[in-house]
Formats: sequence, structure tokens, C-alpha cells
Amino acid sequence: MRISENFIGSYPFVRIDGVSELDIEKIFDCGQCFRFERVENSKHASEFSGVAYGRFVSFAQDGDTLYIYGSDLADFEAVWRGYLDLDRDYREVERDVLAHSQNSALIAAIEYGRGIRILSQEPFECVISFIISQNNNIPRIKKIIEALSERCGERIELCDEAKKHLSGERIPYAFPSAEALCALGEAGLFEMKTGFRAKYIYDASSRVLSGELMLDTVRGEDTESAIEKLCEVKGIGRKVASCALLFGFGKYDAFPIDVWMKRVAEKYFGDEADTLSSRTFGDYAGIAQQYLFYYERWNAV
DNA sequence: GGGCAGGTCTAAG
DNA sequence: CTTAGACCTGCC
Repeated sequence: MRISENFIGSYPFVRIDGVSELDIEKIFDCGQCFRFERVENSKHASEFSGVAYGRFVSFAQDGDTLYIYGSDLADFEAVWRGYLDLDRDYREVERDVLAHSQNSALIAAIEYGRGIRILSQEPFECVISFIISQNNNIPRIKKIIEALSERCGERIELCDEAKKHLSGERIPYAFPSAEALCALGEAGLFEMKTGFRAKYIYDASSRVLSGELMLDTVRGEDTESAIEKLCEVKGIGRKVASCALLFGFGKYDAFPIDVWMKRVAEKYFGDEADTLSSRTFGDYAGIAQQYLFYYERWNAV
């Protein structure tokens, strides 16, 4: 990777040449993250912009060159390098997973999904987002998260150059803090069309706010006890906990089992989904899950 | 219009 | 301990 910092006027962007196993279409299309949208009229082959870590950012890609608009070098090192998991060798991840299972569907899924990376998202946002995801579809999940952010997240000011990378006209807002979501109250959250999840979001937010649930402590625990800790929250079960841990806490062995994974288990492994896990796929079981999910969801009939 | 969407809770057996 | 139903809402 060759990294350089550039400016359009005072608007910064970072250019990275020689990225491998990185495809932003797959990364933002595989259902791990809900706050990025394709930028139409981009001058690049593909471009996605959105909000993470309180910043508005746009990722664009032409072949093995990646552009990060709205980021200077310091921001890249502090946030985006980790966010995109750039220091992990995904060829090595593939080898590790395949060392545990040579299942033919897994091999096909890895081939099909190559370029997917697990984004390192903000823990609290992840917890709330995947609570919202339950018994729900992606367009509405996105809509609810956007509405919550607009309602009580911090507004992000954009210069004219940054506005060129917006996907719509909407002004971006940071994801709300636990305090802000709590302040809405259960009734306020319900008004935001969260439905029966309102009480779950409220419970999670108030536990975080009160310190009863300390997310940075959860990060330090092993995956199984972290799952148990998160499951104390009303409305968080193993699936939501595993997603949050995989996408927000760097727990790559967390293996979310959803309806798709149940189908995968039956179709290709002739097995029950809950026997598929880190024992089957190793320390990167969660990434294997993501390949399989993406494969089944978008490719398989 | 009922069914469905990357689940979880609750109440019954 | 296991398992149906119910659950908000929006889009087909």
C-alpha cells in the first residue's frame, strides 16, 4: 500500500494505491453497516459515502486504488485504517478459514465474496443498529437509524467540496449518544417508528448511560462471556449480540446465526446451524459467516 | 390484502 | 427445556 495525502483547496483526501482484497461495493452491500449509500454521478468506478465516528466520509475505488474523501492523513491513521481493517491480510484469513473446513460451498462463497472486509464500527452504534435489525428489512433499518440520527445526533457541517460526495441532499448527522437516546424516552423512541424495539433501544441506552453495561469492558472479554453480557439487555439475543461483537468489537470468532445461516447450514453442510461455529471455522468464523451470508443472499438460488 | 423482513420475548406444554 | 405466537411498520 502506498498512501498519500492530497487536498482540493482545503478539503483533504487520502489516496491509497495497491489495496488488495478490498471491494467497497461488497463491503457496503453485505449488510454489516447501515449508514452508507452509493454516490451517484461519482467520477470513480464506485463510491460510497456516509457517517462513521462522527465524521462524514466518502470511500471511492478504481481498481486497486482507494480514495478516502474528507480525511487527512491524521484522520486516516486515527480512524479509517482501522475502520477498513486495512492491516489485516484477508488472504491469510481465507487460508485460516479453509484450514478448518474445505466445504465446497465455503470455497465458492470465499471466491464470490473476495473483497469483503469486516468494518470496525462504533460499539454503541452497532448494538443499537442490530437491535433495530431484528425482524426487519434493510431499507427500513436504514431509515430508522437515519431518523434517530437526525432527531438527536450531532449535525455534521460540510464544506462545498464535501457536499459533492453526498448520496442525497440530506445533511449528515452523527449517530446519537446513549444519553441522547435515553432522553427521548421509550415513548419518544416509539414515535420514531422503531415499533416494539423502542423498549429494547431504551433498555440498552440506559444501561450504557448508567454504566451498568460498559462497552469498553465487553471488548476485553472473551466472545462467549461478551455474548452473555450483551444478552442481559432486553431485546438482545445471541444473533444480535454476535453481530454487534463481530462488527463493533473486533470479535471475529462471533458467529451470528440468522435465517440465512440456517439455510446455509441445511443446504451445504447438512447440519443444524447452531453446530456451525468457531469450532467449524476457527478464529475467523465470523468472517466465514459473512462470506456465506453474502453468497447465499446475493448469488445462490 | 396477508405475508414477510439478517429475532426475541413470553406464555404454555 | 422446548416451542408456538405475537410483535411495529412499510413495501410488495
